[in-house]
Amino acid sequence: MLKISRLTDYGLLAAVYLARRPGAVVSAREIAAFYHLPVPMITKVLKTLQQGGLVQSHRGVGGGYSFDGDAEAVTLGQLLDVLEGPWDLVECETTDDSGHALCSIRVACPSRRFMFGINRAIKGAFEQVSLGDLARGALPMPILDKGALTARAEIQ
Amino acid sequence: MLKISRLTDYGLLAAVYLARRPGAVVSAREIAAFYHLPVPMITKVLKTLQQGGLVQSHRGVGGGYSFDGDAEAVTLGQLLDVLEGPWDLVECETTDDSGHALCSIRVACPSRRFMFGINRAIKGAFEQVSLGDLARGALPMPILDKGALTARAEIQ
DNA sequence: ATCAAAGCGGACCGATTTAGTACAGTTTCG
DNA sequence: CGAAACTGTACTAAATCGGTCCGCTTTGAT
Repeated sequence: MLKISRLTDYGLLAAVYLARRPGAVVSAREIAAFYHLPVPMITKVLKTLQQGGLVQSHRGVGGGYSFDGDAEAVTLGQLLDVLEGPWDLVECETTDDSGHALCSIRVACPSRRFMFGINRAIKGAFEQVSLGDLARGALPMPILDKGALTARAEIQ
Repeated sequence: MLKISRLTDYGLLAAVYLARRPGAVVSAREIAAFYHLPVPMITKVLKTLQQGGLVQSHRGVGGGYSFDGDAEAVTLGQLLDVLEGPWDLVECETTDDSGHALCSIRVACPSRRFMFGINRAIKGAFEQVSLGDLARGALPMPILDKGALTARAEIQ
């Protein structure tokens, strides 16, 4: 399926919640309660976000998480990278531990060409939406214009 | 993960193979052999494509599958719809059998707004690539222009 | 008429991923 | 000291995915 995991979705919600109150220290409980989601789930994604350097954690009583950075400087692409890890639409290019390609057909594969183009387009779309956009709710809706870019058709 | 299933990828490969030889009846074995993929996998996706009306099947000796339509009229979006079934980046909007929303927070959910915008953008991208593009290998690489379309930010 | 090639419709299984839970730490404030 | 809160890890149950296998039907050739 072409969808993000629920955990990643939770992570985006948590990030938006924090970004809407910049600098404020908010407990995982509060966020979980707001979205009616199980607390352990929220703590899990907040930890991930913290490890990715996107939010800050504050331990001890009265602790929690906070977003101290610039919401405009954080992109949806960064969030997804941290939450989902590296991903690709197809795995043609991925290699195993020995550096050997997992896909046996490689050069003959017509899928590589265009799938990685689409891949890149989608990642580009994610890079153009900032956390600030998400927090504001009104997002600049990216569209894809086919005609305009036939120029960059020759990727790799 | 944000990726298409391998089966779907096989389906695209098969469709491209057929589209490159319009009208020709090709056996699943031939396609499987060409891509070095297991025959049952290819037959499975070809069946799916046939049920979706995207390719035609020919039974009996000398039978196989063929693509008889106009490759320019078939979009990548259609292919993915048939191969992956209906999909959405997030499942906020999906309802159960009784029409009740699966997502408990719904209106309060900040995710809906932008995720469905992204969703739509990606689907739009898929609609702008035709099977003919795929078959030719040279694809018009769609990009996403943020600035140009703030106008349609207010979706639903 | 018979046989073999080929598609059709399932069922099935093992491996992986996902969603969610649990629990034993550790830090910090009052 | 004790409670609130994050940290880290482990675990299970369910769903999905990739792949295989079977018996059936259609059809062309001998």
